[in-house]
Amino acid sequence: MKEHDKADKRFLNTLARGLSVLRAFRASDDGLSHMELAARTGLPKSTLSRLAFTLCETGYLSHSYRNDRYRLGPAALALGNIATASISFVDTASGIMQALADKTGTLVVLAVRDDRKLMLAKTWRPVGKASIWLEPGHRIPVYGSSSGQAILATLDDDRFEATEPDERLRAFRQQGYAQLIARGFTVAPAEVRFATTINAVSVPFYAQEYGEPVAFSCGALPEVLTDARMQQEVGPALSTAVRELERMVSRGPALVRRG
Amino acid sequence: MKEHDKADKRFLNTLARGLSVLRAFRASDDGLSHMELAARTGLPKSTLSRLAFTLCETGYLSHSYRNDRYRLGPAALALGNIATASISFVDTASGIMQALADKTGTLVVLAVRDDRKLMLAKTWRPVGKASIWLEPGHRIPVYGSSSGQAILATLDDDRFEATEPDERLRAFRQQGYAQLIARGFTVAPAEVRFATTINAVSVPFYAQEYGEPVAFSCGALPEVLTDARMQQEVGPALSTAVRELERMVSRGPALVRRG
DNA sequence: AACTGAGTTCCACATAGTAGAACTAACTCT
DNA sequence: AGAGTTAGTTCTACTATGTGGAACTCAGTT
Repeated sequence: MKEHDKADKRFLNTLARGLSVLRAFRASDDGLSHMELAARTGLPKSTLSRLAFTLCETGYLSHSYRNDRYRLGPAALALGNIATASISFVDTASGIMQALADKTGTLVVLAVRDDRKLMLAKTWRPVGKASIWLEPGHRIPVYGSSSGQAILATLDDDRFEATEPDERLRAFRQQGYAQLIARGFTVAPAEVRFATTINAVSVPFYAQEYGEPVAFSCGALPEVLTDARMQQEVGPALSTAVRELERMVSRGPALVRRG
Repeated sequence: MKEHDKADKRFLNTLARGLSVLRAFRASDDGLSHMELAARTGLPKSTLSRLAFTLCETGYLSHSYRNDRYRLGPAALALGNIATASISFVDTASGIMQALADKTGTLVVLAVRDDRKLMLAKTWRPVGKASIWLEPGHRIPVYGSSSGQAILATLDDDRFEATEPDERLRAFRQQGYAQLIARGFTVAPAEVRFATTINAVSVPFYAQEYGEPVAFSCGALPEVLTDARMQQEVGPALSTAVRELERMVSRGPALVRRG
């Protein structure tokens, strides 16, 4: 039998499984063995063998022949560069966000809506300091994250309704909207935060290519990033950074786009 | 019947086809329609429909709902970032190579061996000037490219033999070796250059994670990058840049690694 | 030499993926 | 408006494709 992640006849299992192998890699991994991959993906080893073979053939995975570990291959690298290049603002944002990370000592992340969750598409770490909690590729919930709140608040009504929101989510969105108007950034209220070990502040950005908003966020441990700092220092700095980005790509703020 | 790209029983067609859809994207594309994708990949549209659906579901593709074009999705972005982060030298190289591109007015590329060809895993363009000929993801032949020559010259004998080289390739490699010893960079001899419209100079770099060398190259149109400039200015500058990179990641030069 | 553990190949089976055709929907052109 | 065109999705019948368990190989260990 199959684990029907998606019981849609259009859904191709083999492809999805292959992609799940790629997704098993984390930035901090120093290669993964066959077994580790099998464990992470939950796939039987024979199946994994064939998937890995194909991924290697196509350059998405590579086998450093000495040690028997797999790593992401040149095709994965190239794919990411192509994706970066074709999403115009990412390159521009890099300089700004890296500077912000350094200045504030927080981790800056770019969050994009992806199938009811948010995916951290890219992260910028302050150089020197280690704050390794969130990696690119990680998915966080929309509800309870400041990024989610920023994105929801600027998402147009049609798209928002398409997510079949419950009342809780509507209130969350509404509150984000109020925050953006009042201060230009969002901070998820402590009582709903999805992770109590992370404090974060977010600002939305309208991503032309996706036709919808994404969010930039600054996050750190609560002791590093206190509520006061979020409100008084980091939130305004992030807001300035995003406005700078908007200026550089000559595009208006996300907030006014909301229909 | 099938077009057996790889007539190996371990090769999974569906997965490879899905990946070929991702590979159809170029950095310069502003989204691709269903039809364009079908044309580029050569797949029947019904098949493509299912592949695209699955890729969207998994976040590797996104549909900006307004216009009906596909683009690479957040998962592709994230995958690239993970790949970048786990290949330690890429991030470090970025600063150095961007500066080099700006200084020399050439396109700097990172070429990685990938199944008998070289894949351009990343490129750095000089800001301002347009030199749009080679994009990340593009594949160039090993024979007749300066990158290929640099990589072959520093590739260990076992791996080299594993490519089942002909005499022509052996000579090409040997000549690259001689160039590296003499000057520290390679320039493919004019008579074998795979593209007459491109002049390029390359320096190898030992990529720890791949356990084999990759190459950094500077390329431009012959009128911009004359042979004289390659020899006297750009070659030495590239060589210096790579040595700087080696210093920063504290690793010896690729040449001495060749067994 | 027996044991272990990682990884690959084999194999019989059924289901997942295929391609063409039919269908739908959105645009043009008279 | 209605006929024609083009893009994209869904249907359908067929079988080649992918499946997972078991058998196998190959290195290290003790």
